Amino acid sequence: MSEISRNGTGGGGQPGRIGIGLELDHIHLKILEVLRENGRISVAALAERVGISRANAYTRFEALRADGAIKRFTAEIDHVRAGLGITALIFVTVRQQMWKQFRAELARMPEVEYCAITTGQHDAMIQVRVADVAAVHSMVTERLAHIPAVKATETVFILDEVLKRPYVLPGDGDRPRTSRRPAPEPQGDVPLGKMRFVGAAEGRAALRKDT
Amino acid sequence: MSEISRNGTGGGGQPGRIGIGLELDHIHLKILEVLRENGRISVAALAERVGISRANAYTRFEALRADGAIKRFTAEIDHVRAGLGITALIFVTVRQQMWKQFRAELARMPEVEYCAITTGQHDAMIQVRVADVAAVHSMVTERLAHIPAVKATETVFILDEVLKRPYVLPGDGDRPRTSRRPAPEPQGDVPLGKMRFVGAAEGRAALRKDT
DNA sequence: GTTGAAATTAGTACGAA
DNA sequence: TTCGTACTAATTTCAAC
Repeated sequence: MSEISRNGTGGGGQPGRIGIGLELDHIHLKILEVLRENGRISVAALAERVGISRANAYTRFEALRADGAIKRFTAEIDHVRAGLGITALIFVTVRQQMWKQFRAELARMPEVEYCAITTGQHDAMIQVRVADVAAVHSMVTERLAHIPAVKATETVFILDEVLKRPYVLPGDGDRPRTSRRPAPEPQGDVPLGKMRFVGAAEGRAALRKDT
Repeated sequence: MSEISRNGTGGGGQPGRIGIGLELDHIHLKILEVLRENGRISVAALAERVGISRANAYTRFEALRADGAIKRFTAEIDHVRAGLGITALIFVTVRQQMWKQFRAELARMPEVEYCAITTGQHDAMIQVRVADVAAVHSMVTERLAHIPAVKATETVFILDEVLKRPYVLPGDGDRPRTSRRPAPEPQGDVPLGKMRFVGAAEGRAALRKDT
């Protein structure tokens, strides 16, 4: 249920094109903008805020849902109030060709909220929410360490979540998110040496799908 | 609007206690469980699925909202369909006592979906969604590098998002998420040496609040 | 793509268990 | 507290424009 679609993040992003489904115009984006702020708004109220008719709003709403642009509606819950006050990130190095097993084990860990495969020093990052720090420790040493696919882990704790946007959309803040090549100031006062881009570690190119 | 409440993640988690507001019983949790899967469900249908009366469902629903256990309702959007096919993590080292500035600058970057302050080698992790890899580059070198508070960055790309749960709740999978100390098998076949826990780097204890 | 009216459903209030 | 019912208000659907 929580297994989400492969999003092709590693492939080449085609700037202008919007997936393969319906073309999203600026009204579609505005609908998404309203909906990510208030997922329970009525379609009638949505229509008014977007500036279109009710019927049109229903049509577009359904289209966005059917197309998959809207994946689901969800409630954001306060983890602390829910009793899960500790959040940690665990960076995992996965043994080659054991990704399938790793994924399978992940699905069996309810405390994992998010898992992404990354380039860089580690292979995956998982975010867990638990009640106390001891639970993080037991999770890493008792659960993760028992997975043969896991070669090594590195755990850091989240001290504060500064920002969390429901979902980032293109055009937020009017600024086009494509690379505006202009680059007005070539690179005067920027200590570029301090900026590291970390590519895939070993030969992890073909690993995006399970092996 | 996206500035979320300090969640005290770094403090000591008190296992049994549920915040300071209302006590959440198992019915409250069940409501949250349904709501995080379908944020647009009607309260009538919610009542039925949870097994309580409509009136009761309305009362509890409002209580959860008022208490803050439910922070908001939102739509999950497919970033690829929305034209933001690239996701990256940027690990940032922040100059001491410039957190306030760093936070302020973050709020002005719409491509940032998430930012957390962490222990470990870096001070913060931010997740960005953009249209193409060039946008990541320009974001890091042109925007982040210009912030005096930013000492250094390290960028990795997300190749695939394996798992994304709307929100983790206690009791998911019946397993108590508190540390069950029993530890049946002391530590036989586990290569504990491979498991690293990374604490705060310098004297970053008091940095959870802006300085 | 829009408007308006009918049918359905949601939200509220209140008394009883 | 929780439930059940009746009442009111709103939303969704469907038709014609």
